[in-house]
Amino acid sequence: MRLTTKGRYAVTAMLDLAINHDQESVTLRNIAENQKISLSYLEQLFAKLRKNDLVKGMRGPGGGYRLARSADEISIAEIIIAVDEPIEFTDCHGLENCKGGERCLSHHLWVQLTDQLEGFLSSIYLGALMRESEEALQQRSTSRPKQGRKVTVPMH
Amino acid sequence: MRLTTKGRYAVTAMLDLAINHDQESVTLRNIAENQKISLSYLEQLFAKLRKNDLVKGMRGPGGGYRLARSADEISIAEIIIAVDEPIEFTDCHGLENCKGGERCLSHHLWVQLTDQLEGFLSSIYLGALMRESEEALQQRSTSRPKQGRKVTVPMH
DNA sequence: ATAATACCTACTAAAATACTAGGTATTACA
DNA sequence: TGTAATACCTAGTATTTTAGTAGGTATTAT
Repeated sequence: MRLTTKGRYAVTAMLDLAINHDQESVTLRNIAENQKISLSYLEQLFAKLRKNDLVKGMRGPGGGYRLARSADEISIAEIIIAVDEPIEFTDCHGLENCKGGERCLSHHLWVQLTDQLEGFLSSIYLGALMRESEEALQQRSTSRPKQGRKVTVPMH
Repeated sequence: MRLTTKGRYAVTAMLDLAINHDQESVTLRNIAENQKISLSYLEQLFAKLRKNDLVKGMRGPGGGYRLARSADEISIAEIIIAVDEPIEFTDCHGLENCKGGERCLSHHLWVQLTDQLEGFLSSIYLGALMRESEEALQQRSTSRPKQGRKVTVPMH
């Protein structure tokens, strides 16, 4: 059982946008360099984030991406679901038709597990994660001068 | 994000063993038929369960498998870890060397998530699952006569 | 006009998962 | 003592998913 890099990439990229929300916008090229992943792959992830109304893209020079909403209104679950498809541990998707119309026995376990996981991820918002990150940076160098786009978000 | 069938198969098969613990042993052929998966694939899963001391195999006619311990001493986490490899959402496995020795920022989130998930799965024991299943069966036909190996565990 | 960006589509590579095939080893029992 | 039923083992193949590449078009600030 594991989370794919897709989910990690997406959360980290969103965190990057959140941290740099003072910028007009952040280019994918920037994020791609920070995270050391291919621009094209990032674009594909952002296509999904865009379709799910999590980010807004602006074309042309000076363009880039911004969060579509406040970081405090975007949960981690939303991000992961957007790029990684539903958080689910069952196959019958609540239909309970696992075996010839009958509802299967261990079914309940997987439903519970799904709820647990989704509950956790839904309870954490990008804003909280952002502040946590900023605090961590503060602690490393307390009096770092604020200067343009300098904060980078390391990989995963 | 999803759990592979491997984990589901394994838990369901173990549940089958638990429910039929009054039998001397249960053959993989039986389980394979109940769950409609290939015998050979099941054997591979059971090789892992055996190596992790979760089941005990007995060869020869009348042979089969039994739980290696009481169902109340086997957690779901153990089963899933045995067949499905570690429950983990990070790549650096706690080493915190994600980026050139530095510990990455969203790292903490994935660690938390892993803990959450593992905590949940570790808190549920096969015994509880078994009793839950038996109650469900009771409710469907209260006075079903006890007769040899009849209880089947439907797929996932 | 040009260059920087988003945005789009199709393809390929690599890895993991699910499954198949074809054995050998052990043991109850006729 | 032979046979059949079982576990146990190993090496594959097929399928699916993930990750990444390539090569475009559309839009817009300057």
